[in-house]
Amino acid sequence: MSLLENLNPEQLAAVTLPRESALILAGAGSGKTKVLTARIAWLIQTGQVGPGGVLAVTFTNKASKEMLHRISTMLPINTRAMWVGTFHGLCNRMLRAHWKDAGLPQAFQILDTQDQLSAIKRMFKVLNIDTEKFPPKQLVYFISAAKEQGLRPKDVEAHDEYHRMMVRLYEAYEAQCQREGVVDFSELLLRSFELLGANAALREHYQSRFKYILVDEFQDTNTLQYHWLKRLSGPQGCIFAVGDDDQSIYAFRGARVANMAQFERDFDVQNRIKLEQNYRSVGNVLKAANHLIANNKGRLGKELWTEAGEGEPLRVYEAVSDQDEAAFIIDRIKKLINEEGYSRSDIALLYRSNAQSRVLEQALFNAAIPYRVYGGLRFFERAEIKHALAYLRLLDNADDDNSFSRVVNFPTRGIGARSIEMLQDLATQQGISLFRGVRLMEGRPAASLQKFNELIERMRFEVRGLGLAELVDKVIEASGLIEHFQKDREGEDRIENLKELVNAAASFAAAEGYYQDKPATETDEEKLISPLNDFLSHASLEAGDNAAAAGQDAVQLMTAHAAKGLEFKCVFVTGLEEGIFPHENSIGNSMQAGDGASVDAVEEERRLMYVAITRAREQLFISHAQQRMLHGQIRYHMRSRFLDELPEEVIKWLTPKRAHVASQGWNNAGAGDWGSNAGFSGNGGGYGGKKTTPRPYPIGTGVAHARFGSGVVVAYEGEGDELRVQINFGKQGMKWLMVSLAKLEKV
DNA sequence: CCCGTCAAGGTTTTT
DNA sequence: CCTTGACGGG
Repeated sequence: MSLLENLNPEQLAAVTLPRESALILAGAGSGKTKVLTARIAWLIQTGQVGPGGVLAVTFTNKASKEMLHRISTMLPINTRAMWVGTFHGLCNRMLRAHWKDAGLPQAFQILDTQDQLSAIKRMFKVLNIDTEKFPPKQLVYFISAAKEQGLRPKDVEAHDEYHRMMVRLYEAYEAQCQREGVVDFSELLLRSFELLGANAALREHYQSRFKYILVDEFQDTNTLQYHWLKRLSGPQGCIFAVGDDDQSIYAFRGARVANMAQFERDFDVQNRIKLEQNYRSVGNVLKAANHLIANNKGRLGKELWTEAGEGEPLRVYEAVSDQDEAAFIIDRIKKLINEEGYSRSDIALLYRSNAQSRVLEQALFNAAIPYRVYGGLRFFERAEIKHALAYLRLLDNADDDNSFSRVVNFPTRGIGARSIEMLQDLATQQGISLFRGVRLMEGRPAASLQKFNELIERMRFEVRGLGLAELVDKVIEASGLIEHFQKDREGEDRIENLKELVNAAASFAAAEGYYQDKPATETDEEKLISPLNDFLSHASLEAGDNAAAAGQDAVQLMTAHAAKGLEFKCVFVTGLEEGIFPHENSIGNSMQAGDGASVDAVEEERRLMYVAITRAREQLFISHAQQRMLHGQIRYHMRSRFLDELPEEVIKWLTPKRAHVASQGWNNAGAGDWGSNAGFSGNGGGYGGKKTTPRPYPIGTGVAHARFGSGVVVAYEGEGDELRVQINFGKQGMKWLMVSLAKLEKV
């Protein structure tokens, strides 16, 4: 059977498991997508289940598209009957099919994070909330956290005034969303979860329908997602969970690795299959990764191996500065391209946080090397696109006050804050939406508002019978957005993007009906509006590409987080410094996991480093800098503990490896090939020369402290007896010490 | 209503 | 350093 060819014994065992729940521990590069798709194809091909009996869930749209694509190359079936998608996409699909049972309007809209925040700001204005005392973002966080625990306002325990207030605001927010017919991301999940709980017939229908449920990146599931899976699969449920605890890097947003162990208990899992053979990286890369991750406690346990050769050793470079680090990278990139025949897109530069890309970009730009940065605004998040979508949403659901507020005076049509305030008061008092409120308005300001309403009504009329793309085009034109941006000197790109939105609508329509479970009883009116509604859901659930313009062959720049799931022949992991990677907020800190339990934050950083390392197929370069510009200040960092956790035998130091303290001043720092030509500027401050108290340890020097061990002097503040020194003690974190009290020794 | 200035603050991110 | 958000004048 061709399906099962090219599978190793463990992969084969996983793919052909009988109908029972199983946990597949799939290491980086071990062929996890292959196993997931082959399992689905095998189940269907052997007649154990029809396409309609399969549900597969992923975290990103990219992953689910990839899965669908691979399945369709393996099997000549209609993949549309399968439920393959993200948690949010599948919940949306379910809620669209059962909107009435879920207590939602048929044309409910989905709020993305931006929309949710503006909805809350709008609500705060109406309720006269002091945003100094209660920042809107904190409510967003509070609500998401509550929903992810499956808690409605009545279920949240509040023990102090602040939390009681948050609960009241959560309640008010829910009421507002319900009135406006909108749901936020977590609401999609919670609503779907509650629907399955409340409606036994529906629950049993889905439980018997989805004979096989498959979950990708199981280590990233949060509490609510786990319970949703449990409820959906039911007592006879069969869940095939694929994940890697060592690649769990999203605890900060609620992911709960402990779900893996809980899953084994709750589902009485008999089979834990480990996929440890790696098909991506050379031996030295895997040795480094294994050795590093072994420092974490409580792992499920796994060791990657390969049949490939050792490959090059990991090259490690200690830079004098961030500039120097960039210069080293540029030089190596040139070698890789010119002498070793790699193309630019084979090369990735990874860093811990986005701010680090600046120096690298500058250096690449100066060297005229094309590059592409991942991260930042995505297509459907752009302001002009959000505006256009707001008009479309108003056609679809006139009660969407968020959208109303966004475009009622954009482009400007003489509707000021005063008019909106009056309208808002009226609408609040009547308990109706802004759009409906306009009809009840009287007096002068009402005229321009009524004109706006008429515009929307006219659009709705003119758009009748049009295809989706024509509809979008028409609305953009009639909204006055194009005209508005034509007047704008920098509006050209925005007009381009609006045209692109029409294209997006066209290709969305071309991909044919998005949901196959639509009841076949649509009226003409519903038929008109339904593709639009589907498109709007799509726009909210899939924000689009977040990479800078896809030019030619380019070097890839991204955070270690963004690199998860990707692979490159040559990888540079940069900024391996205590305080950068691991990030300073993680050092000496534990963090809250999805269930409120405390987890070691440095361990998550270590897993992130593990992810970064395992992106490399052939060549891996690791670098750190003694000093770098951060928040407008030069900061001094010790070399990262993660560097010292890599096995000596796979490392080749390009600069002399130094004993414990990373920095001993820069006089001897540029000993390597690159130090001398580094674009290293400034002396790092501290020598201001005014009437300051003498500073016994120059910034950048190594010192030792009886309790904290060795560290690097970072900064000073105060004068005389009050003179304090800031020292980066690496694993002990950053400390401010009184020079007069702390017994420091130069190292 | 638009644009300027100033202060604040600054991990990681998908849906 | 550099971006984002909040105010006040033209």
